[in-house]
Amino acid sequence: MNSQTSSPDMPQQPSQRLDAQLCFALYSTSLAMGKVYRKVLAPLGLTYPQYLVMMVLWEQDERSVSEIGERLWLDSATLTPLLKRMEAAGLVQRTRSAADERQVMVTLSPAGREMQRSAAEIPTGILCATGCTPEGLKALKAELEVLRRNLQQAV
Amino acid sequence: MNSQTSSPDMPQQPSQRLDAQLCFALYSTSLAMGKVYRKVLAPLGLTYPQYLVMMVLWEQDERSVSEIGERLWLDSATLTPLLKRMEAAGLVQRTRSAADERQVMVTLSPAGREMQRSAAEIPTGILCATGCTPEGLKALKAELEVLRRNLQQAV
DNA sequence: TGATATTAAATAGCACGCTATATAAACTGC
DNA sequence: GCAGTTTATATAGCGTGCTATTTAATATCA
Repeated sequence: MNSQTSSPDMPQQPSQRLDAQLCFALYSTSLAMGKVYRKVLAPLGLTYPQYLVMMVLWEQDERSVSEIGERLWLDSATLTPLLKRMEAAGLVQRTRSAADERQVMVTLSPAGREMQRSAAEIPTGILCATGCTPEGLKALKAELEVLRRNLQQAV
Repeated sequence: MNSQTSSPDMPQQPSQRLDAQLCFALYSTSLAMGKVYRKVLAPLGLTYPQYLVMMVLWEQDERSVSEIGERLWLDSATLTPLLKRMEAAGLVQRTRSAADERQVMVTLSPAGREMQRSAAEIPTGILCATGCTPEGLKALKAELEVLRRNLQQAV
């Protein structure tokens, strides 16, 4: 290990440190955010991915699984069981589309629509936990979106 | 829904949009990063969390489970099965500490130590996928670390 | 029109990260 | 010295996100 630091490979070490730390920062911050969301969303009985689905449907009700997936960058392997649990919890309904029977349409139940009201405080709680200003968050968001696009183009 | 946008609650809507998008940016970027790592680490047969453990051990061999956990913000519920799989793969060894038998010490196997060599190219591949400059990454990392600290203090 | 290719969702299997709990060892205070 | 408390790790159970594969429906092409 010490021989590594003094080897001709040393120029790579800073890159190794920096890179590892950046990715780790992303990973660990994401986990930390998840922890906050679990606490804040517990009263609603929602997990964060479920909350995302609800937001997509509140924005526009009745979407196919793949439409939801496109908005959230998730595929049906993740969404199908997730949506099934939400249906079991009485938040949504899943029905085969008559126009194209390969599609399953997801619609909000009355309880799911009503939940938007009690979910109104969620963003404030989260914003509070970030300890950031709206401007700071906006800038960070933009940077993350650039990074995400680059990463998605790399695979 | 339309009644919502024109309601007195409208001041909250921008916050709801911004907040949701920031957290979602973090979440989706983290997923995208994970996908890149899966591809880059596949030749080594490592998952990203396993790679993190290896980096911690390459930095300093022989650590207890909780030491590793402190470095990675992970607890034993996650680490124990993960380390068991790594032991089964011949990368590490796990032994009860004689000094304190509650502790399990994790040490690199010869193969685990040797793997550091072939892992040397990983950071370069990742850096390439981010499409960012080292300076840009450094700034983003710092911002994420501030956010992470704030989030961790909020729960 | 029928065969083939493509698509949407579901399922199988795995790894991970979390909360809750259990077990054994170490620590503390009387 | 002993009972009670705390600590380190392991286990149980759940939800999620991934790759790979399957099933049924739709689209395409000759």
